[in-house]
Amino acid sequence: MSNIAPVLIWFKRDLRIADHPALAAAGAHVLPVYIIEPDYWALTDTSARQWAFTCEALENLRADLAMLGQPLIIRKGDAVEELARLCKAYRISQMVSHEETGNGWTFARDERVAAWARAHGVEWVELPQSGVVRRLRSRDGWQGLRNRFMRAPLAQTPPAIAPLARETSTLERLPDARGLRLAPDPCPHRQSGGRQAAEQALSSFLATRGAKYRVAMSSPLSAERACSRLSPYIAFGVLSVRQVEQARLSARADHMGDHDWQQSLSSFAKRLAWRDHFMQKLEDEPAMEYNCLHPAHEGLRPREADATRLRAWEMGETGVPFVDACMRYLRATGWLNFRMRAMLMSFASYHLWLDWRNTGPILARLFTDYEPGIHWPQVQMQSGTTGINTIRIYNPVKQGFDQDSTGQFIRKWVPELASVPLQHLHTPWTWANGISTLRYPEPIVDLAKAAAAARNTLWGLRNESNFRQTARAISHKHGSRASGNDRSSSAVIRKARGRTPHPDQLRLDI
DNA sequence: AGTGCAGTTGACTTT
DNA sequence: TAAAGTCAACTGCAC
Repeated sequence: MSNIAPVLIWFKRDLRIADHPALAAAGAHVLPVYIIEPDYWALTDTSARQWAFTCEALENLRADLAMLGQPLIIRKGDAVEELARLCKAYRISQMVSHEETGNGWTFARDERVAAWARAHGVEWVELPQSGVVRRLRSRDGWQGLRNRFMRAPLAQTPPAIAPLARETSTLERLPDARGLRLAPDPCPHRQSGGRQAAEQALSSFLATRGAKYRVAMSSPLSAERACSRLSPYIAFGVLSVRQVEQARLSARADHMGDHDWQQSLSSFAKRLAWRDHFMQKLEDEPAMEYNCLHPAHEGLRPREADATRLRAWEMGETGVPFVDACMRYLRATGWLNFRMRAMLMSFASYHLWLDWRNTGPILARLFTDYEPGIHWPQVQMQSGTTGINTIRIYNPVKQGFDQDSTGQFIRKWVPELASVPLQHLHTPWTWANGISTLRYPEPIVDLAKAAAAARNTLWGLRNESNFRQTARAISHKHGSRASGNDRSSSAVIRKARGRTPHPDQLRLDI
């Protein structure tokens, strides 16, 4: 017991006690707080599956902090009002939390909190918990800053924290989805949010599951097991990226001499780095959630979505088997491998010609691991609206042949097609005998025609006079400085020797 | 055994 | 993290 005014630790998307720089910095007298913000959970990019995951993480964090000496205080309401109440009651003058690269709403909320703190003499310290750099002036040298952060020792967990001098009210029972007015969102195969589940995923991935990561991540059949499945834990901070990166390094030593493992772990390292790289984009340009990065794409697609197309895509009823299988799998699990996420977005943006601002929130809600800083830059990239990435229009039939050659995935997730012979499974509209007997729709668009139309429109736009000039400026601000991120070194050498005197900025992979 | 040729493969370019 | 097209080199095979 103590009369020293505690430091308020505001837990946000950092629901852990290990490698928690804010907890490490706060000392032994702390008031650990989490605020359930109903206005946040009313947004179009949040969902009941994310809330359910959060609840599991919160219960774990509450118990872990209790073990240290003082359980988590959970409040529900507006962040400024709740923080003001607690700071007044405990005469708090110092608050610590982690920098958050969130969506526009949390960005504005943090500005309100900062303004309130300034006005009331409360010092609010925000610390980084990933490689994202706040107020970054230039992308030059960013990779080095990130690497330094990743190699630094983990933040020490205090052996104990002092119990509060007096009781304060906390929500014993977390509200359920209905209590937060969240729409029903069944997700029977959602990953569990607790710390033990996170640690289990991490250790099983690095010990066994990840052996074939590099080759197995592309197909939704093998990816479910071979991918790390750490994304929701990192998104909500149950694990820090740095913990994962350092565990990866130690696994690399354990698997010394095993070629597959070395390839897989190096591939995994790149994904972890891309994570921060993309989050840095939204950190630097929060408007990416609302506006096309390259403004020439504004007005290209109808801003008001075609309701029939949007609904068919959202429900996995487009009549294109592999697309529908992937969407239904995502709905049921809250997760999908990266390549198939890209295909879903590509299909919506190119074949269905839907605006990413209509489809982006739907995917955000379906992803248990929704991370705004990755989501919006990715959504724009897969829609071709950044202007600095080459147009990648996925052919969902080819992807189906490549990633689900046996049809096992389609048959499982689109059971209407279970009886279709493999020869016609990926294109049931070619099955003359049986298509009319199926309870499965014709494709909602002509795949070849739709892709060609999108391709012509976008490449036409790119050939207009001012497009490249704007693209160069965007690339300078956001483009990766890494050379050959996705190229073999021989390709880089060949390119360097070739006739091209300067790298084509338009093809820089960001 | 060498030649001609259809079909395949891979590197590279275009959209 | 794409797909489709082009082109030249290569392969297998018939004669």
